[in-house]
Amino acid sequence: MNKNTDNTRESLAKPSGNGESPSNFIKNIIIDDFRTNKYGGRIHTRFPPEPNGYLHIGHAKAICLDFGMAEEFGGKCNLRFDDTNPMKEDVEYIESIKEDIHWLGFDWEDREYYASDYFEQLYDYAIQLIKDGKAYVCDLTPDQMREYRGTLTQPGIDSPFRSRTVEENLDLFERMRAGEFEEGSRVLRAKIDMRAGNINMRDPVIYRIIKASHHRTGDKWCIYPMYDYTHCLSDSIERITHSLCSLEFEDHRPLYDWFLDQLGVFHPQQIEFARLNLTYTLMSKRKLRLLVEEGYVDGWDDPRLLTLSGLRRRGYTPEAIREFCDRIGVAKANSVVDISLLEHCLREDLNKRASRAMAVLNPLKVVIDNYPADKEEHVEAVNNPEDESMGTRMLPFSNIIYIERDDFREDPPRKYFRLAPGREVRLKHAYYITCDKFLKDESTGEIIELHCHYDPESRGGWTKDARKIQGTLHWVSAKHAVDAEIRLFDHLFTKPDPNDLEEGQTFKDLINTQSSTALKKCKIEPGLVDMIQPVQFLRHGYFIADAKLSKPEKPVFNRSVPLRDTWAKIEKSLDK
RNA sequence: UGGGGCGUCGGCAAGCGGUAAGCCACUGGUUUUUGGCACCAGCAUACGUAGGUUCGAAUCCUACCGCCCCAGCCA
Repeated sequence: MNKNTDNTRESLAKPSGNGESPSNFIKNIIIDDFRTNKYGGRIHTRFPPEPNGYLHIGHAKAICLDFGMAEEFGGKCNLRFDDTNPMKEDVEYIESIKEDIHWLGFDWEDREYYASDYFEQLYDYAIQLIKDGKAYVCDLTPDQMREYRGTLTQPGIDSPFRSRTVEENLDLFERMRAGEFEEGSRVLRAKIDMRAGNINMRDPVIYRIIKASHHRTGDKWCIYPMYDYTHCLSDSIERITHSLCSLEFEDHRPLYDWFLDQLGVFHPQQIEFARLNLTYTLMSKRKLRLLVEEGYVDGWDDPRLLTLSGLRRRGYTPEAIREFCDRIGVAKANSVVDISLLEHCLREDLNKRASRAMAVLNPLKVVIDNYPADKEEHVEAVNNPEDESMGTRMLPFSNIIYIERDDFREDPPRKYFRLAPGREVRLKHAYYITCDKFLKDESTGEIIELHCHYDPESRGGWTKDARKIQGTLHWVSAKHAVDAEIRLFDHLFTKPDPNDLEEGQTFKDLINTQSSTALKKCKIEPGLVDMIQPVQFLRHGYFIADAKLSKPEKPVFNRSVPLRDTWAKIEKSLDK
């Protein structure tokens, strides 16, 4: 069977099951459009960000959908910047947006467009509307316009300027462009219906005067088209077939249809879907910017932020994010996805790829009394038990090592099978040790150091008698260890829904002040040369060297996500 | 009280008239030189509610209830 010649109908009729993305209502529409040959077998989408902020995980959902659908059905996806408001936009954002999309693994090839590229065409369309008596220049102030607009339940009232002649409108609009009028003094409005139930249809503004220079068109224009007008026509100009957007634009669709129909131009199909929400975080661009600008976080790429640059710095992989976007699905119901699904996708990806290493975050000194002080040897350690091809490495061992403070208890609770007085444990890849005594600062209760003896017959971590050792600890040799800083992160907000506020609260009151912890006295195994790659610190989690702070002489690691911790659960249930 | 949407397991979400997929979370268990991973098992007699049509309804009809969005010269 030749799969390639057969894939128009049969395989398209099967939404899922080919190892491709799961079924969703948009995909079903597209399949149906192919079946009815709605656009001549063509699919063309676009991702249309406004360059006024950094992309976040919610945008990733849209990107995966826009680029993903095009890719899956053999079409194209444009990148188009919706840059119609020079007051809010900046080239800084354009660069970051392009970087993030590429990082996710999508490519718009040579189709990098800007709504501002269409300003001249858009102006001509406006002239056409005026000539057809479908648009007029209005001198109402913003306040007056609000009054005339009516309310949700009361119809609006016609503007006194609504009946200007075509000639007068043409003259005024041309003079608006020429810069004759003050900013905000006049607008061009569509002449639709001030009594419409849909407020978007009550003679919406389509052009306003803004005397600001634009990041691409400079000072060429002092009138700028509004988003509603620009967006649908830009889609039309680019011959977009499926214009995917979020739910709040659903009641703008009749307005888009109106513009398109009045002008008699190509008519894309808009389909709306629900935005992504995640527990313990915020997605609003406005609030994200506030967190950045007021210094609650360390820039747009703060590892606690779910911006794509933040996730990247945190150690998230594009693969994990795309897998996540596949699994959350696409629908019209507002919903909040559990952040643990995102974390799961990262663990799943990194488990296969990250090399293993040992790091002690809170070191406790252990002296192995029967191991010669002048001796050192190397033990072999596998780099990834999930992938033999990743090989092994040699780890130095000596009589003084560090283990995790939490791996020793003076009075071990039930089911605790780590180190305690008289207990034997395995040092991963090395030897069995038994705790003989411990030194304690009686005033603070702090354990100073442990004294143990090792079993020389247990080299490599096993013995001939095959005795059962339940606990396996990670460790580093004191004299070989490298000092490092390790940063741990937690949710940025204390409540699953940071928008769920009590009387007098703002979302800032819900910021988790414990969301970032820097451990500065960590000990990591030597030879972690390839610090660009994600690493699993055994029994801790997945980490990545911080792209900004880490130096070869002073490594800084970010914890991307902790490992599942069954013991923590057991211990918690023991408390009750 | 106008207009536009949405309601399927704790959280996402398939399903499109033939008798409730999957994933996350959670709970047991097996395995284990990571209390990780993997594996096995459990987890909606039920689809907002109430009626109706039908041999048969989450899917069709009617009414009701609940939630979300819209009154920027923002996008």
